Amino acid sequence: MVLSVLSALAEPTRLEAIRLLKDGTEHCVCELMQKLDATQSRMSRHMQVLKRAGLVCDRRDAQWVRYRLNPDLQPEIRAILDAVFDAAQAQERKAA
Amino acid sequence: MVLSVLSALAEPTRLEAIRLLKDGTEHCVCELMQKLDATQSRMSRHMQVLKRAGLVCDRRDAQWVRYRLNPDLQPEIRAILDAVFDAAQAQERKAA
DNA sequence: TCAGCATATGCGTATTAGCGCATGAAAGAG
DNA sequence: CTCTTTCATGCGCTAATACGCATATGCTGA
Repeated sequence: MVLSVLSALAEPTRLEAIRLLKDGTEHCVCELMQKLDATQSRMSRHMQVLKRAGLVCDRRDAQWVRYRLNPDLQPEIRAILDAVFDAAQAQERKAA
Repeated sequence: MVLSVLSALAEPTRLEAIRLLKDGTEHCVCELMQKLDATQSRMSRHMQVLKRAGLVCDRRDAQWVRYRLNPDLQPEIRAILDAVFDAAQAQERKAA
C-alpha cells in the first residue's frame, strides 16, 4: 500500500535507515542504532514499521538480525524511494 | 523539506486532493470537499497542511479560495508525486 | 547450564494528528 | 447594512504515534 509506505518514510530516523539500506547490503540493528544515534528499542520499533510497510525484510543470523531492503520491492515503490532520495539530495545541494 | 512532503502525502484525503489538483487547474474547497466526501473544516485543514508543505498554493477569488498545485514546485518534488501516483495506479491494476 | 550479547516487546506516558462543532472573517447580493 | 455563501480557525475530545524503561526471547560460547 502506497499510504503505508509514505507514512513509514515520513519519519527522519526511518528515512535515514532506508537510505543506509539502499546500498543493497544487510545491516544489523546495532549498526543502525549507532549510525542513526537511536536507542535500541527505538531503532527496533522503527524497523518493524518499515517491515510492516513491506520496505525491508530481516533475517536471523546468529545473535543478529540482519535487515535489508526488500529485494521483492515492486519497481513502482522503488521508484518512490529513488525520487525521495533524489529530492533530499537536491535539498542538500541547495543548502550548500 | 522532503519529510514534510511525505507526511503531507501520507493521509488518504490529502493524497486524493493532490491527485485532483494534479490536473493543473484550480479547485475550490467546496468542490474538493464534495468530491472527497469531507466536511468543510476537515477539508480546509487538510489543504492547510498541503500548503505548509509547499505542495499547493491558493488564491482568493470572490467568495472562493482556489487551490492549485504549486507551479513553482521543485522538479524533484514533482518527481515524487509522479512516482507516488504511478505506484498507486499500479496497485489498482494489480487489484483488478 | 549459565553468562552475555543482540533484538523484540509490554507498559506507561507524552506528544501529535485528526476530527466535529461552533464561530469568525471575507466577499458578493439585495 | 444585512443576509448568504465560502472558507479558516479556536476549542475540546479521541486516537494514534513515538519514546524510555524494564524485561523477555533467541542465540553463542564457556
